[in-house]
Amino acid sequence: MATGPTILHADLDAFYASVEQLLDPSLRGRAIAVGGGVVLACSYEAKRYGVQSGMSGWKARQLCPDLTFVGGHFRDYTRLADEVMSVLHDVTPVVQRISIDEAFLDVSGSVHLFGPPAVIAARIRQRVRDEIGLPISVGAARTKHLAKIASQVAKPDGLVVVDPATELEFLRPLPVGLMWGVGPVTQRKLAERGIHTIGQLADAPESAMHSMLGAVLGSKISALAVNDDQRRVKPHGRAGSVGAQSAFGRREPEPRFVREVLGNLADRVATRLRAKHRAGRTVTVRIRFAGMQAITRSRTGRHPVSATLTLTEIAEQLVFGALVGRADAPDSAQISLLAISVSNLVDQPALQLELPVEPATPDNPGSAVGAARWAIDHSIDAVRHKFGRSAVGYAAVALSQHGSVPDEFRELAEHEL
DNA sequence: TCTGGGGTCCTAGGACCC
DNA sequence: TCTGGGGTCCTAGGACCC
Repeated sequence: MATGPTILHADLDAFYASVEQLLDPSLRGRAIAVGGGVVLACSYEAKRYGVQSGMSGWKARQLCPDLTFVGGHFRDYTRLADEVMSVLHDVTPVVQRISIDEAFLDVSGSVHLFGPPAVIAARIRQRVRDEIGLPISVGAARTKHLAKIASQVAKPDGLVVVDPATELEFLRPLPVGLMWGVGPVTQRKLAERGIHTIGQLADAPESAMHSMLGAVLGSKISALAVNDDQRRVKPHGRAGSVGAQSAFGRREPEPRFVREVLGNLADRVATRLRAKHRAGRTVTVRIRFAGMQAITRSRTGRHPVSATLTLTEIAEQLVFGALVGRADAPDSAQISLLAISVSNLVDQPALQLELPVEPATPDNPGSAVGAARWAIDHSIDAVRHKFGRSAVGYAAVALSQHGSVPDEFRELAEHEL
């Protein structure tokens, strides 16, 4: 059965920066970056100088002396992105949002109403431009992977439709880095073998690629082939893990400081879990040292965790255990980041409290200690709901905000639980 | 005198079970 | 004296995405 390019990938251009330029006309046409210590996003005018998101502010200024840094209007990002998504939903209910500013659409059921995919895509772009004021690029193809590549090629502010008959011609000259899953490391390895384009990659002997890069790349190549799974647009998905991290420059890992940071992270993670009646059996911590090397330690318990104090305790045990284990390592004198993540998530209705009381263990919500903590946490959650996050909390947590990033920005990146 | 914060997925080895 | 094979879960590390 022949299928047309009915999968669309819609991707707002330089989203945060475009919003800033929309809100403040004096910024339009100028090289701007959102952020400070690190570039969270930048305008196309800044990209022309080589500025990229994730880059340190220091390096960005070196590349582009005229760069203007602006503080983010994070609430507006959420509001405007949601408005864009509602435009997409006007076209089809089959929308898979994959981040704040991009989504896949399956318009195969909409062509009889709105016309061919190219027309639908053009209409989306026009509406987002007229009604919201933002540039958006759209790619249309037979699969999600191809549609995403097409939208990247379309940027900025463009539309690219990949005709099923000319897919290979379209792909061959493109840089391998446009493929989903080919990042800087893989790109560098391929470049060492003289492979820069998708065509060159397709022509390379698979055995050589396999010995060099493992099986990963083979699956990425085959992902370009058309199959049903590549086409399926899944309207929604739940997150499989919840985490929080904090970078704080270089610090000695003094117990007092480490406890304070972990308490704060555990508070954020556990609060989000409880808000969605979720809990997780696996707790993972990550420690990054001054030299950027990082290690992880995890523990999977019998009972799902969502109590702030329990999560804090487990995280402390994992972190201090790892630090003791590396006390001799020359590179572990200073740490630069701590993270906590909870996975193996399960639903945890309040019903669970009514389980028979088992011997008291902190991580068991059916135990006396677990129930007490659950009750305290829910009291705190309720007070915060009414008076705000800073109204109440555990002592070590309420004190400090090490993160250089506002909570509003953190919330932007959170996935649906 | 730099390197944020939220996630996903994959691999490899070991423990353990049948 | 020899020691299969498959499956699942867990841990650690790493690449990648936005």
